[in-house]
Amino acid sequence: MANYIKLRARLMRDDDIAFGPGKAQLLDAIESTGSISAAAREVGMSYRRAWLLVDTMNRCFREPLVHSAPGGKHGGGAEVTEAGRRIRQRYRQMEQALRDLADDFETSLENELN
Amino acid sequence: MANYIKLRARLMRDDDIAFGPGKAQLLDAIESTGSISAAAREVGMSYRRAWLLVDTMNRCFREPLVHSAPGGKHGGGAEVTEAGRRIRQRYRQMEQALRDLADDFETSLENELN
DNA sequence: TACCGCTATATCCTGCCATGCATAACGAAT
DNA sequence: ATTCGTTATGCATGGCAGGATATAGCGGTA
Repeated sequence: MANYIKLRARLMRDDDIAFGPGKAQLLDAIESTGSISAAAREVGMSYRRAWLLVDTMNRCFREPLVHSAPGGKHGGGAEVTEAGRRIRQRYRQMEQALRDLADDFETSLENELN
Repeated sequence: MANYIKLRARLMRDDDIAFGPGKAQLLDAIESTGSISAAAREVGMSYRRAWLLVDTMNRCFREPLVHSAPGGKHGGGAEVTEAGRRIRQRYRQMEQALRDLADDFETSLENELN
């Protein structure tokens, strides 16, 4: 596909991103791996970055989206909370609406583009 | 406003942004000032950046969105073409739809946010 | 008790991108 | 001919976001 609409929806709170595409993806990876560091490896970002994203998320919302505990391979780790799943679901729904909008816009411009 | 949804819609073509919020704003400024450099000053970006944006726009679409000619205060300058106004209008329309979507999403999360 | 892999955090490093500066040519007016 | 404010383009510098690295403490397992 040579040309397409790229949409990104970010939930801003003051100056930091409360939720966005990267955080949604990270949430998925945390859910499937059970740890922040493994999720970071899976997604291909540094642990530092992943931890910062989680921290920002948790600070921006009333309830944390990720619950984490120190400790080794068995015992510690991180999990997505109920609030996390709820918010992610809402985000996914709006993402879908966004894609529909994008398709409309794209077809309305298809004869103008190179 | 402490928390709000920030949406940006970019029309991508390969790896560069054919159209987006910055380019829409720049187009307005070019229309009102009649030159790229004056528009850059008005918007608060460097001339180089403004010129690059215009160049990208013009390369991505069939017809140029901005027509420019060298030469001094009287004679040279830049103007928004008919195609430019057409595309910008389409973009504005979709931006409005985007804002409506954002409002819905925001209210659906208002009790979760800090 | 030793080990492993995780959370959490501070500090340092580096690569990239935008900005700013420099330059050349142009076109109209005076 | 001179001046002014453009377009158009290249180059170098600097700032900063993010990655890499180091360290400390934790919680299970074997």
